[in-house]
Amino acid sequence: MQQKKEIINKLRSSNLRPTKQRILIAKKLFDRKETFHFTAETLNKEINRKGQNKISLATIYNTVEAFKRAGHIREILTNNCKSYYDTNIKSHHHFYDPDSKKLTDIDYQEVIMKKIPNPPKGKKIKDLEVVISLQKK
Amino acid sequence: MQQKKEIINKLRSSNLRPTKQRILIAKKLFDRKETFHFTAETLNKEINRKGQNKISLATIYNTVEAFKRAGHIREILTNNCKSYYDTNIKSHHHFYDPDSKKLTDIDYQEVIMKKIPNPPKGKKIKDLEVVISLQKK
DNA sequence: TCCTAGTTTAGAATAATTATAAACTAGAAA
DNA sequence: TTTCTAGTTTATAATTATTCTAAACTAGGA
Repeated sequence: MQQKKEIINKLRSSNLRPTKQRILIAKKLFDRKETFHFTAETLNKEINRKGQNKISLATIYNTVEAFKRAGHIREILTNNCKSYYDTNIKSHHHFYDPDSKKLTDIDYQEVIMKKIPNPPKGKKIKDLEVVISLQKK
Repeated sequence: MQQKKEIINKLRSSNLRPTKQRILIAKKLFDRKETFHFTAETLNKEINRKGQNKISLATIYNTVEAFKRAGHIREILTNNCKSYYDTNIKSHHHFYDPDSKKLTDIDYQEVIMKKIPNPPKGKKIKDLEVVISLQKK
């Protein structure tokens, strides 16, 4: 359980003023055991269901973008015209099931590369992401 | 050089009636040495520039979708709200450069996996795609 | 308590894609 | 060769995801 103080520190340390909205969104995202996959739209639904604490969609978008830039969440590769995010920021990989459109985490150590190419001149590797697409057996 | 006949056969073999528009698009896509990365929008520009052969944007979208379903092109994973396609349908991988937003092919044999996880029960692996994100050195 | 830069907000604007329904056409059948 | 029809194309409208805008609000230092 992440205490409110921890969350506020997390925000402060990335130069984000800890507003009511950001604290609430951060709680939703980080105060959980399992990693969480979401889009702006699903997060919005989760937060604003049952007419509780209303946070505008624009703020959801702003906050997600801010958290991404701060490195608290990461964006996942897909071939959907939608941005997917993951609260698991450790380098890791995904199964993608086109039937259910669901992503599942694959632990970093579950994938080991034997050979990868050299990056082009002047560039270095920032990240390596593996997506394994599934189909019915 | 793919002859018109070849292209017509390709279309027929995937149950696509060889219309003027489809033949023209297929030529643009497949009648070239190097593989080709594109979006619906870039393909549209390339085809309709200089007021030559006008093909409507809707047809571009329809045809790209049809070619994808037929397996003549494949969709690439990105984190852009845009669908990228590749005329290289052999299993292969990509460098992604966020600065230029350009994708570069990596040959299949340039990446060798030493260990990959077992797929979940009832599923098998359809495809494995590696994306290596770059940054300035 | 006051002040102000940073933040939130509703709603407009934009961008990518999909749907619609009328006009057109490939190609089989007469 | 003409006729017919299902498949295709098209312009345009609709939808979906996201970003922009500018006015109202607020955290927190002075």
